[in-house]
Amino acid sequence: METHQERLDVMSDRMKALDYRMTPQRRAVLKVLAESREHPTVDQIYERVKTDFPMTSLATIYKTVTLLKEIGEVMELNFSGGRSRYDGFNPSPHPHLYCIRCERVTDPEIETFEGVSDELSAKTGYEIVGQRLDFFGVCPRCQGMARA
Amino acid sequence: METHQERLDVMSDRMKALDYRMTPQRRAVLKVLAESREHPTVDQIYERVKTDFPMTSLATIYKTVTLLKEIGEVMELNFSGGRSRYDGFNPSPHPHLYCIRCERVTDPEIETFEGVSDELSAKTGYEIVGQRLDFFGVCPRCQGMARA
DNA sequence: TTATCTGCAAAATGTTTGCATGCAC
DNA sequence: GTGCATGCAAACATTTTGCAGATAA
Repeated sequence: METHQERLDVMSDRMKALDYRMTPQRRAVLKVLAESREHPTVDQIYERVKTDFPMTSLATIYKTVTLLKEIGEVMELNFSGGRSRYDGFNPSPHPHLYCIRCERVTDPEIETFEGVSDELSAKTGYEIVGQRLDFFGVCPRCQGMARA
Repeated sequence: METHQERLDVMSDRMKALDYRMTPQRRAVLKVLAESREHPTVDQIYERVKTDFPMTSLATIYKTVTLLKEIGEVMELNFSGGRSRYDGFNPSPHPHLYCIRCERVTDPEIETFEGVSDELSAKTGYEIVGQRLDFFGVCPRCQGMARA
């Protein structure tokens, strides 16, 4: 498993290699994404970036995240409820565990289903490029609390 | 596997049992949902409902779909790109195959992973209530076409 | 120096809501 | 007859976009 610093360097190097400019704003967004394990929303990224770099605008967060998504350095997760979540620490497909009460997203430690993609490709003729396995439930913390 | 008519009856009976009123608009929405295998968007449901029942408003489609989702008779699928897809023919968890070019959604015939939920529950303490397994790829038809 | 990036504000998109009228029961 | 459902339009939330000025390389 990479450290946050290593992950930051990888993203940073990738952007430079593709001739994108490294601005303080982008640096701040990369840092938040590399350090976050909880799959933050754009708004949460914005709030954290502002503590380090208060001048940043929400539009820039959106533009940076969209760019990173396009070059495959960030994975976008769409759950019900409108706002997307982003994983910049581990942008490759892996299972997620979503709490339907507090909306926290965690990464459970179970194997993925690489073999299934091949089987599916052979059966359907699709060229499979990605997969998503998500589980929905109530986390231990929320089980101990009154229902909304 | 149920027929479309059986599925329509199940949804219809469920609504009546819960004391919801059966209006012509709702009947039309139920019909479209029960007959559709391609996981339509709200807009697509709206267009089809209008051919049978032109007076229906988009807001009513939203309200009906939201109601059906709440009582578990329709499953909502959030993919990247904003608009949600709905499965009223088979609202229980099952894998999906999403074409990233034409955005068509199909149901591949592979087994689900019921056992994994139990394992996950034991490991994490979550009370698992649902799961989603989606594959992303390019469908055979789109492979033969030029990239956008 | 110069093309790219930022920040602002406006626009676009998808969805929800308030309320007067209409209709299922 | 009563209360729930509809339809309209306005409100909302999130994300995207256009553009003038700023700045990384």
